[in-house]
Amino acid sequence: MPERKTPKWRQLADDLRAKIKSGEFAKGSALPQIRELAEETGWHYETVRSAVRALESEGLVVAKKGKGTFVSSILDKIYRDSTSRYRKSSREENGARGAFGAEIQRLGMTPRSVPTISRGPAPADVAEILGVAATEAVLIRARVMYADDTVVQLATSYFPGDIAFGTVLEQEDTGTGGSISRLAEQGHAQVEITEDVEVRQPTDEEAEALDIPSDRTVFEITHIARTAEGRAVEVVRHVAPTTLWKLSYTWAVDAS
Amino acid sequence: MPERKTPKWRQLADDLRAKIKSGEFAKGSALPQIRELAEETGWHYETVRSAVRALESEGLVVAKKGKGTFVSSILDKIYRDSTSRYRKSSREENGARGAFGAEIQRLGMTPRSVPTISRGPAPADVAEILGVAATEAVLIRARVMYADDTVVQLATSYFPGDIAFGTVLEQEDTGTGGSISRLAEQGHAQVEITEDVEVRQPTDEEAEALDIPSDRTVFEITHIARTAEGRAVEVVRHVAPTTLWKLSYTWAVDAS
DNA sequence: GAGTGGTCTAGACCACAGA
DNA sequence: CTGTGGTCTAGACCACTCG
Repeated sequence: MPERKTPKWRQLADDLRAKIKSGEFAKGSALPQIRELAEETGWHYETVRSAVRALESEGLVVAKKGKGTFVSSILDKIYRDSTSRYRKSSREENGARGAFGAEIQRLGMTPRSVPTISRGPAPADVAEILGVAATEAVLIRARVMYADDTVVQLATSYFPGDIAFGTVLEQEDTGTGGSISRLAEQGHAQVEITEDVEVRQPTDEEAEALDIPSDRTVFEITHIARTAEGRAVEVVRHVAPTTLWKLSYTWAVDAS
Repeated sequence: MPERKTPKWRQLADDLRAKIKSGEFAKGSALPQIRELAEETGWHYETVRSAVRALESEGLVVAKKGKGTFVSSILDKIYRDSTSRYRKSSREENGARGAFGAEIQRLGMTPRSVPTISRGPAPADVAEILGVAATEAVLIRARVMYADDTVVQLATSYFPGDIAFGTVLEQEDTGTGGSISRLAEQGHAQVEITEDVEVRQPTDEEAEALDIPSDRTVFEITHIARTAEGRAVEVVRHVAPTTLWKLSYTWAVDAS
């Protein structure tokens, strides 16, 4: 039987992982410094660093230059039920915090969302979905979403200008039921949702905003809401670390 | 303005990535050897190796001990429309190859599936979904799925023994429309599907079967099919490299 | 300036594949 | 046996944070 030898860096990674999962190294706390671990184990700095890098790409720790290596504050996954979160009842619960609020509160954490509203062109692929020119200005609601003080998701909504400019959608608070209810009131009720899910590496800006190393992977979820006429009235681009989320979709089978 | 310095390994990675995407290094071909690149650039072996490791975790190349470093044979993403692939029309097209076949053919590649059929206990969480004891034997159809000669997915279906043992589901070929049609004929029509999507690192066995380095990430899709009575009659566990797939879900919005 | 993680070089040796 | 990628050590220096 070919019993292969476990590299030192893997042994150390296994050891540290166990201590993190057992709680010996608490969430958010600092790991021993690399040079300290090197001295303890009697191994070289680079060997220890390989172990830390492995844990980093697993999402268990984040190393910060000049400061130290820290255990991630969220080790569980946030459950996002994509189908039910767009139901009216979900959107109106939790004091108008909606589905995102419920998802975070389920972890015993406090949700927070920081919106930035602007007008400008959408990314080319989004513009195409919305059926507008790539240069045409649309309404952009960019939200940075937190669980306690951890950024867990970047969500940017794009609305065609002709139905969104000058409406309450340009206010920070869109009221009970959010943008979906406001659009419905104006005759743009959403009846069908499509979500495309990809996994990729974050851009440098995203990595910084999400406070993750740039070799970690993120979900890129492109959420498209259409009216009965088939018009896309809202596109949301979600970017979120894959280590933090699990997604769930439910649909009825079409017999045809 | 803080303009930070680009590390050498990143410069090299950028350079190699460009050459791969332009086709200068063809799909499936060998990259120059690490020591060769080191000599060309005048940089140290470890520096070059860092660049290769970066490309590896991006899914562009796979390094094989003792053989060389090879450009991945599939650089595009395979599109999996999770909603339409379970429609009868999709399942019956392509000479009974079904949705998977269509997905692969869209890339101009040839689909192939190697099934292994057995009876045994399901993983604990799957057993719970199926409503059977963790020790109880179920029907297991494990499929290794290829595009040309590349393994692109491992899909393992679990069926409760009381409805699957002794039926055509224990044969390699389940006929036109596949297991879904066979179950429907026996009064177990599937009317609702749930898929849970997580991203994780592969086990050592999965990494080997999928021919990917163990620090690459994979989708773990748990597909649950239920009858009108709410009984789960089939659970499929998909494991597939995140670099190879994009997923799409479509559903009708429930107004309530 | 002291302390932290990150990069880089030099060079040795190990593990695996294949002729 | 040779060639490939992988691991490891020794030690220097860089980049960033914070007092």
